[in-house]
Amino acid sequence: MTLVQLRHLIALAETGSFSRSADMMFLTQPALSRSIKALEDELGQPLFDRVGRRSELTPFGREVLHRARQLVFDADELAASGHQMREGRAGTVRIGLGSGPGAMLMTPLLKLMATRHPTMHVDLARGHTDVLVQALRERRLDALVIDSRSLAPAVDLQVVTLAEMRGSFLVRPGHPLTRHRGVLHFDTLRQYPIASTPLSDEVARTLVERYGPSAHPAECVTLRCEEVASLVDVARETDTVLLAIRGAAPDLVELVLKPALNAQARFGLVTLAGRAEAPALPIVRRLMEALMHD
Amino acid sequence: MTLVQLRHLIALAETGSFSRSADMMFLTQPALSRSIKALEDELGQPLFDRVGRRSELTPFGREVLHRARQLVFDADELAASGHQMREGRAGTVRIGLGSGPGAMLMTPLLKLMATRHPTMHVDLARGHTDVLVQALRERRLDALVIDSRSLAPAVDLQVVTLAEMRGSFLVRPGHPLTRHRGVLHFDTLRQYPIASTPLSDEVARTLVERYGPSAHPAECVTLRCEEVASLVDVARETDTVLLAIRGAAPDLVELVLKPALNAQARFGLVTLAGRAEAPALPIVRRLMEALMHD
DNA sequence: TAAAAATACTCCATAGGTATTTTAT
DNA sequence: ATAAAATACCTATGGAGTATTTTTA
Repeated sequence: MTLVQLRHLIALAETGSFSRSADMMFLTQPALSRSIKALEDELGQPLFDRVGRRSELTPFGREVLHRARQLVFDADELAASGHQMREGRAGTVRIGLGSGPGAMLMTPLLKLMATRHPTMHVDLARGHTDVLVQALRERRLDALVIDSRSLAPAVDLQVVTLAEMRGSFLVRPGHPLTRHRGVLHFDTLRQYPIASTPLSDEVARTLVERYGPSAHPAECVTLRCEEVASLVDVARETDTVLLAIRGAAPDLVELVLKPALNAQARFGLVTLAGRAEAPALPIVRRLMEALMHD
Repeated sequence: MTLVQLRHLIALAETGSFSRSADMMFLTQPALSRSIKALEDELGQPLFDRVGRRSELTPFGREVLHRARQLVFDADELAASGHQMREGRAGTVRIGLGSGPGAMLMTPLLKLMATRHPTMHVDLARGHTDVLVQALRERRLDALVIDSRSLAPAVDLQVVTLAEMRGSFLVRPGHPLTRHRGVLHFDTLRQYPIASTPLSDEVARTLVERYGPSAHPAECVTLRCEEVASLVDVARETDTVLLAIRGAAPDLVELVLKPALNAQARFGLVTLAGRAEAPALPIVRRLMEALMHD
């Protein structure tokens, strides 16, 4: 049994005439005749009653036709799925987000996928780098977006930097610290609540280097939450100081400290080296880049 | 894209090795290699990562594999459906029952199909001969079971007699009429309620011929109901006389009238001449014959 | 008698086999 | 160095075309 034979069956059922169906399928009448006969032989029963010059489906033919239509439709869908997936109209992408990128990207990415690619399936997982890397290696994820400095280099991992994100202290416009005269030190900040998402060891180290042991996030951060959007809201409506990536809250004001924070997050897209990437990954990559350059 | 190619994909996904899958499919390794490559070319993306001597599915391959499995499974089901239908394990039969056969056969046939062929679909329609014949001609039914004497002969209809059923007057054992002395006349019967299913004109004519105008069913039948089973129950538990086919109620007693009723129903299976019959029809025919010879 | 389907035959495209090269461990 | 996959080349089966016969309306 061949998909081609099933297509022939469908064509013949539609016209009821071997000659006309053959024309329609760009085939000669004898070829179609033999194709149908072969199918009937294989299925063990006639599909058509040759009643005079017309051919009509037998009851058996009716039942087979129905299933043949479904089968051929599914096959065509499958044949087209390659293009559809590349165009973001079908298929699944499974992305792991590190805590930093997760805080910043999860919600906006979901929103963007929902509006731009409503028919695509997106699986987002959030977790620590090592857990995500393991999932990637076991092919349970297609790609990761993590702070690439939290990643131990490995030959089987391919990392492409998506964006360098500058970390900074942000406050609402009109915040008392924006009116601060002279040099602004870290200790002055600590008079206010400090909010941040969970921070990487890398960032913690930078903070301690710049501002001393009391600047360790475990010590100085008073409001910690995985949802950066919530923290931004809090900073907008209270005197909280938000330690976050600059781009996460464009309407907040950046504080200039002495010494400068000068901390960076390097968001990278991690895939398995030497493996074909998921068809829809270029689309997701483009969306991520667009999100981070705002 | 070919069903064969999809089978190759499935095999390769299972072993992860071209050579071993090729063996499994009774194919040489180069043949499998080319088959997979052709499929990848058509779908526009690699299905497998050739990582050293192992081949692992790409994310795209995973998605295609899933749909390929479904497709191949459906195709195999379809290829097997011919046998399954002939064996009464799948498919649909659509039978029209005339009022006589309907009264006698509908429930027992459904019961028998439910127990003997639980996976088959059965559509039973009940109606008058002309309506059923029209449905048969329009291929909305596969066959009819009707009293063949109610059918005007036609070249496009093929009638096979299933059974000759003797009509008779039946009463419960111990009924007063069973103790009747001497010759039993129809008028004597009329002292009791007379029950029957709706009767054909043919039978009505016979009754009038034998017993006079007052024996016309419209006149003499006091309890009329399409369900013969209900009427049998009534006759069992009351003094009602049941006019029905002898075989419909083996535990009732047949009354011997003068003159004898001598009415027959000729139950026939009607199909369209020159058309292939439904694959499961032989099964249904056999069940019907079994039912009627009890 | 004319139109449509089936049959007989011929041919060729392609799936598959054999031999060999390339690649990766 | 070895085992596996890819490539090159060849073969053959089966699907398709042409010519013809059969069927039926």
